Amino acid sequence: MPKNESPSQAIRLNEEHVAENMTRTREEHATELAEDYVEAIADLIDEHREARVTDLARLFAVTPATVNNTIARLQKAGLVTSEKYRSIFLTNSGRELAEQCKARHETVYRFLLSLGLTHKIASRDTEGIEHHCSPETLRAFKKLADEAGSS
Amino acid sequence: MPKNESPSQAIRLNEEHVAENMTRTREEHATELAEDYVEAIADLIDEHREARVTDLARLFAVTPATVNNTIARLQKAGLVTSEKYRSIFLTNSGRELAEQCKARHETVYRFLLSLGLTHKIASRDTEGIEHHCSPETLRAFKKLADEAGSS
DNA sequence: ATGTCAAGTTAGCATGTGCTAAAAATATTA
DNA sequence: TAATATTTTTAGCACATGCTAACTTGACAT
Repeated sequence: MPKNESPSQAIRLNEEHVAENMTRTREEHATELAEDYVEAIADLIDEHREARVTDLARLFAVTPATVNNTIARLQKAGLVTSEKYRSIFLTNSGRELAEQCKARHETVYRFLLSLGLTHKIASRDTEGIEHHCSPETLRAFKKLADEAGSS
Repeated sequence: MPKNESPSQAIRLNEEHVAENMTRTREEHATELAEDYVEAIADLIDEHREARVTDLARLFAVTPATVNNTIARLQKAGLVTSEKYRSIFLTNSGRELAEQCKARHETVYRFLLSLGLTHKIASRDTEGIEHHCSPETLRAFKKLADEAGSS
């Protein structure tokens, strides 16, 4: 094992940004679930005027207890309102977030379709990818998807 | 609020696969960190013959205590070997995983570059996206990146 | 050889995200 | 209305991922 040269130097050369990228990824994780929830709640409200614990539990394949738990956090974050035994609604802030997420989801999905992927694969991968696209990447995706769509 | 029509029906129509996609995303999360670790360990070993707790801590911007904690899990998962006060090495299984991850990372990165994104943006978004690409999507990315590269 | 400093470990804690089982509230139906 | 079924909530648990503070070990320089 080399003793005289500091490993940190060599690392910095190639991976200067790894640390901050990791930090960002961690932060994104914390908001992913919130984004999925507000998006789902917005969809449910569109379709049924209300979003219930059971609906969300089914949608996310978790137990109602888990939904409750998460909703409590979202409420603390100011994204939803919820009263005991009542259905869940979005705050203005939550509605705004939901709209952004919906647009972003749409862009990623259309982009993946434009690469020739099936609906199923595109839909699946969108779910994972959408939370990690910078505005720049989204713009590139949108451009490509639009071009493919109009041809 | 509508009482007679079951929400679950309407949901199923549009979002049949949401639940399983969510489940998959959750599962992917559980393996993301493991993948990042084995990849980083492989890189460190390539460069310095060994991977130390401190190196990983710096790379991931976490404390050495956290690295220790994580390494214990990776060891239980059979991906690394580690003895007290010694540096960390990969098992065969870990090495294999690292190679797959490296290849996947490379593909996503080259693909994003081929869209005209800067090194910085591409590198950043790769970190988030790479863990969520199906083999099909990766194949599409690779094809596009290769085409762009050879033109 | 020993004293100092860096590296690694451990214990104890917090938060997010999941679960089950049991209790409470609400809705449905007889 | 009363019985039953469904929905929601609560309490208590587990695990992953992070932290700090205190301790131990190892490496190096004098």
